[in-house]
Amino acid sequence: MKTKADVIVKSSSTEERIKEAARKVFTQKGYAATRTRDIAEEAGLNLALLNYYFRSKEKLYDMIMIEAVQGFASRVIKIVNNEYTTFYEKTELMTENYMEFLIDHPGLPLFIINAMNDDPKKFFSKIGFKRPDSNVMIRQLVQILMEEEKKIHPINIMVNMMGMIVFPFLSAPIALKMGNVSKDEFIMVLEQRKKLIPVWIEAIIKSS
Amino acid sequence: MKTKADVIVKSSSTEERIKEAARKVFTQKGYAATRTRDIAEEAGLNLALLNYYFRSKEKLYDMIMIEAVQGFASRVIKIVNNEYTTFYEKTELMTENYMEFLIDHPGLPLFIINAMNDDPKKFFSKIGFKRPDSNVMIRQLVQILMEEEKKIHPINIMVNMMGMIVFPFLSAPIALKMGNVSKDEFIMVLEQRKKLIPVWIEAIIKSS
DNA sequence: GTCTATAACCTGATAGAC
DNA sequence: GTCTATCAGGTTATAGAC
Repeated sequence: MKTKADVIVKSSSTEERIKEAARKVFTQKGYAATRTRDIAEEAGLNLALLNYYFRSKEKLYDMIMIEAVQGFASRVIKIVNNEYTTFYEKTELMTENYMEFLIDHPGLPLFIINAMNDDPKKFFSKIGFKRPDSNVMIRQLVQILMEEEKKIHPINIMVNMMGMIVFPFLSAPIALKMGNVSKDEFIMVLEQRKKLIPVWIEAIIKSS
Repeated sequence: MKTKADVIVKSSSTEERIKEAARKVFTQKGYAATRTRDIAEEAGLNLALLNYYFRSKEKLYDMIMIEAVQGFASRVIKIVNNEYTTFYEKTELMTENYMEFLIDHPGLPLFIINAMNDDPKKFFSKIGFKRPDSNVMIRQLVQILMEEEKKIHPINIMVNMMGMIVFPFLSAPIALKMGNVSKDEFIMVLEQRKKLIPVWIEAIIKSS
């Protein structure tokens, strides 16, 4: 029988310690700039163990990257394909959900964007992404745009929503510098965004 | 006396050919992943020449990076600090100016964002960025927010504007894939954005 | 499973001929 | 200025002892 203590021990097993260190270093420095030695050191282990568990730097990276994307995607899929919420309810759910998540993982957006842009074809194949014919959220958006006789391309709305959520985490250094704000103040700015993004999306649609 | 032909020859001198190749490769793969050999090959030259002209990989990178940022910044500074245009005129000028520029240089945003996030302190010191006490555009924005009694932080407006302009170029692969659009169609989507971003910014301010 | 030592390879930079 | 050849150092991955 497994006790709770066993589970905790298991969850910080050597394998998991390596993955955790890899997540940290890869996210911070990107694939090319991280050395396997950095990861081993960060995990408090020896370099050879890394290859014992994961065979190669690339395989370890792939695993980290795929899990990062799936952690991201799993959140969105449930919200996006729910038939019982409206489009605007979905913007609220996505904003709330992602902003919370990203405040805890501020390096993830750039990590994923780099992985994606580095080699889009490989990226989408690795994460097993299949273009959906359509999803509920986009169908609802198209419906709204049609009813309100807006000619704007739905992509432009979706890009705005994702950008509003994600872009602050990409531009934080310059925003902090230009706005002359502290990190604590920046968190408050983000909290303000969380409430406003759904309002903004609606205003954008109405004004288009 | 220098003829026009001389100038053209001069502008594709060995030094300039190396820089052009470096721009292309660094922008595409980032600092760590590019090998000096890649740049030499791209320039149709051999590796030793690269060190003859630029002494090291890092010095070459710094030069490319600084010029990229300055090409970006020089455009904005003139617009942002003009006392004779309104805030909303500035949003139009910036959108128009940047979108055109980025359609021709779609890889630049990610290149600069990576350089900045990699080591913000070093980045700002290299490009010689000094925090301005304030700039005309932000002063005008603060004025508008005050008059309309909006409590929103001006950074959130500025981040939205920059994000609306830049984010499509970071998320192009996923936008193309999810929206099931071709590259030509995506250009049209961007053209549509160009007209709408200033309208959206105004709508965002009014709704905040 | 974990370690040390080392193999095999790659990369930035330079020496030296032309 | 431009090239080929090469060095010196670093990196991934593995062999082999424990």
